[in-house]
Amino acid sequence: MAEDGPLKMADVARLAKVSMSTVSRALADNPLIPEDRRREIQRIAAESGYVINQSARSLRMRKTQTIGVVFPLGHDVGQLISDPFFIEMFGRLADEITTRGYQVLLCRVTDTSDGWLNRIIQSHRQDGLVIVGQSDQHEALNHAAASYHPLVVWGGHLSGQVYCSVGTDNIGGARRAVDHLLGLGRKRIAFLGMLELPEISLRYEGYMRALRAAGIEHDPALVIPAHFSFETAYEAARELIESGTPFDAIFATSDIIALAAIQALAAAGIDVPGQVSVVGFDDIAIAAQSTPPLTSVQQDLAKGARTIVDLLFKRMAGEDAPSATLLPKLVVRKSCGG
Amino acid sequence: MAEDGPLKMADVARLAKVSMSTVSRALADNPLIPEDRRREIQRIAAESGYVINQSARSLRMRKTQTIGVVFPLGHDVGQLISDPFFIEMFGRLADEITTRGYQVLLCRVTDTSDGWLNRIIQSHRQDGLVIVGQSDQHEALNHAAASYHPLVVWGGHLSGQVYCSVGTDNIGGARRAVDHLLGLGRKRIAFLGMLELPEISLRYEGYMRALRAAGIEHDPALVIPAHFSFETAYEAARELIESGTPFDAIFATSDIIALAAIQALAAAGIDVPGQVSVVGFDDIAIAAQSTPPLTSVQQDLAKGARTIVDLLFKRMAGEDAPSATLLPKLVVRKSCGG
DNA sequence: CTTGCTTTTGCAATCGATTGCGTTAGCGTA
DNA sequence: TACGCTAACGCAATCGATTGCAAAAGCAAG
Repeated sequence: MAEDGPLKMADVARLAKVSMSTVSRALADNPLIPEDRRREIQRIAAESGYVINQSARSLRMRKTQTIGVVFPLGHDVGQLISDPFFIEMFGRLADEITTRGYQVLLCRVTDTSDGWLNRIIQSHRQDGLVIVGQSDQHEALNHAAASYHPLVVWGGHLSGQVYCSVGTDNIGGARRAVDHLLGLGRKRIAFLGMLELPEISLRYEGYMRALRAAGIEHDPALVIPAHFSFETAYEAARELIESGTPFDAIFATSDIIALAAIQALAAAGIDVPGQVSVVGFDDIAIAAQSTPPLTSVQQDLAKGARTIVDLLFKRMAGEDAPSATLLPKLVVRKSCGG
Repeated sequence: MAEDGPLKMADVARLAKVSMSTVSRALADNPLIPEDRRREIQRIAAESGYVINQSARSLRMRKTQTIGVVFPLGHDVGQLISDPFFIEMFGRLADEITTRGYQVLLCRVTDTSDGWLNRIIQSHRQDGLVIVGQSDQHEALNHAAASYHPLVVWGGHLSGQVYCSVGTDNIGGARRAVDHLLGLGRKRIAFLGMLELPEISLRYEGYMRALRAAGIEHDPALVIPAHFSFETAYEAARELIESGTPFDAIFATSDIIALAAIQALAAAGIDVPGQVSVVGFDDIAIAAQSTPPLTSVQQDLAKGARTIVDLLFKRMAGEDAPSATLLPKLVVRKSCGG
């Protein structure tokens, strides 16, 4: 019961007066050991407080019972995991993974120098990988996926993509949001986001399609680069306002950007949604609670996480699992006046 | 450059025409190997895509470069990590830990049967542990801390506590919140929370002290058990309302409970803060954005996380680090009319 | 008491690194 | 050439489990 020195399997073997082989098999519920003896050995192990050393087990079995969840933040130095979207996604992934009896190992990657993904894979710390967001690492992912199968990426579905991904239909989601703004009579719709990121560029594609379908001329001055942090997004919005370029709506590629924009508009005395309609993307928890409540393209993270983990476990079992796309839903609230 | 079969150190040794010992030392930047040879071997390793197998390394070194972050959820079956408070705390801890070059291993513990903590500790999967919330496991923590030092707990400071903890001054925080309500002229203040949890019972203590100091008779009918999930909290608030027990304020022991209460009040046609003032605890991100914005006792999670990790690393280095208490701050917003 | 078969058990190799200790290489000096 | 000393290097044990294979034990039939 009360034990101090951490026992090893050999100690349990001694206690049970059998060999280590037998203890190992008994603890693994191997039917090679007769039922009653198995129970007996398990009892002795439990009572002595013995716990299998996972380092040793992992080495020998080449399995860690651990899933790595990776956040490549190369594109945005200093971005913290504390970002609401990442955090929420992580929580849901963690729930799905732990429910299946695996541990979750978090990797925040800021150094995306050559071979970063390979370094994670070959470290053998995990049996499978979830990459949250493609960042600007499409090529690296494609390359890694060629030889490493238990890997699923959250992000957009890109052309020429080898790896398995799960993500929202970015084009469709953006299209729906912009269509909604157009339906409200808005004509000069600003786009806030970083086109370098694949997912964002897909949203840009949806934005453009909506404009084209409505026969509206596209004004490049309305496309503003905006990072994901509140502060930089606020700056971007402020510059747009001060530039004097007329606009009557904003399609922000994340809720954080949208909230920052709303704040910047308020600071400039511009009424939302009176003068400018704002739509965000993600529908994070705060979106519904902000003032005014934010219209946003909802990504169903719970379902997304479940899908990711389902596919990952399939791949870990050797099956081949295809990419999946989730249908986004436009949640209309006050911020666009609709 | 392009390698498929995962190489081992022995392969690198062959490539470099030296022994494994030398490779191992070179990769560890051991000065026993002359500088230029070290560089050479490192270059060969990098170019061949070699990565140290962490399982093997952990076994031999008895170190994993990993910190375990544990959420004991025994008290509230089914509670997910997706809970905003946990999630935010986790994000900040993750930032602090990864910044120090360690990995983060998440453990969600729902089975708090005898020895659960020991099972985690002895698994040797991590070099140190952060336990987020005492749940109802005060005894287990005390017992484990007696022999396992690299362990820090987020939670209240309890009497007879052996383990190292970091947490808000719960009594003081609650006291301040209730004092504020009293200052607004409120006299019948309901308390919503689970007294079984140590932190909550400390907040109850603060609540009682405030009432006593104001010379107000305590009515047990105003103390309502409420779990941390929105749904159950909503139910609890609804029952309070329907019970007919008169009250003019609510001190909720978490923001989620407070938000649920506000919603229940709204559903019953009771005006906040007109008829009932509401104060929450934690000041999670949503608090500032809700309608009406929530007055709340702010726990500085960023600082809390930093402190936890600081203390943990001290303890891992063998130093003895004492518990720490953070000073909470009452953030006054509209929900209490102040 | 053998023989033949099945059920249990244990030996010893293995997973892939790290490291104490002894050996070799290299160089300067007599 | 011989000797001494240091700087480099490698052998082999080790971390704590798992498992293929062979040996032992148990048992029934001849």
